[in-house]
Amino acid sequence: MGKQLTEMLKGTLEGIVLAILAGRSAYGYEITAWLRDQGFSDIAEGTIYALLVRIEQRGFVDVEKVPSEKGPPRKVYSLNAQGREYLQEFWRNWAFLAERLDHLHKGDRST
Amino acid sequence: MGKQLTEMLKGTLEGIVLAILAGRSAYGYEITAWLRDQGFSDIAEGTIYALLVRIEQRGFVDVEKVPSEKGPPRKVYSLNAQGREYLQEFWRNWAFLAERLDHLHKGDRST
DNA sequence: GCCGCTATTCAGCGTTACTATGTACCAGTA
DNA sequence: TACTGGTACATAGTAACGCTGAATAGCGGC
Repeated sequence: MGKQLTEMLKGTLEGIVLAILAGRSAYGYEITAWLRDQGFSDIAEGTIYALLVRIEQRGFVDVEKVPSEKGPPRKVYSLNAQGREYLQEFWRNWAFLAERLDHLHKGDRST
Repeated sequence: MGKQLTEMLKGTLEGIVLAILAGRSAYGYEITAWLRDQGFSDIAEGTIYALLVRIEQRGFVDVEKVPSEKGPPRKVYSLNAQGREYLQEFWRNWAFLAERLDHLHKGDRST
């Protein structure tokens, strides 16, 4: 559902995940569950795992394998210094975009 | 510049253009210039034209060819009823996303 | 043994924005 | 006439991202 939202998520989903990891370390399955909880009901699991691989390869996160009592070992991700820097850039871009959109929305008589 | 912002624009740029057209009719060249004015300094012209073709094919806009005194004829786009509906859906999705991001940003100690 | 939950991975696809280039119309000027 | 520059639109090829769908694997309980 929501092809519009899917397209909007491009670029921002990465920021969302980094923001989550800025608060605390987490692993893929956990992040997916949390997102669903927050209303992102149809974010595919595969999407999150692919995203995590990406940010790991770019060096934004540190990874630790932790055994789980209920299944295969978890890959726990935590944001490092480089990731924090990148996240701040994300917030700057987001603020810029949100401000423009806000102006446009206010000036839109059709609402 | 700004690969991050480029990715973020996916999905939102369409909404931005529709929002502009909700205020008044406009043509491609004009929209591009306006966006550059608003700080979207590196949005390519080709991007806007491709986007306009897309929303025309989806039936969100009506098109009128208007002769120009300074060059080839302009294609003036105006938002129709279907486009207005789609724009409202866009605003709903945007509001949802913006609210989640806002929460995340506030809870982010690294800022 | 089999089902269900936890947990990760991957190939293939569609959509979007960018790059780069080309076309065309007109005015001014040398 | 030829050239330049601003206006205006179009398009082929590329990269990035999220989704679909399926596979793999560990563990507990019926």
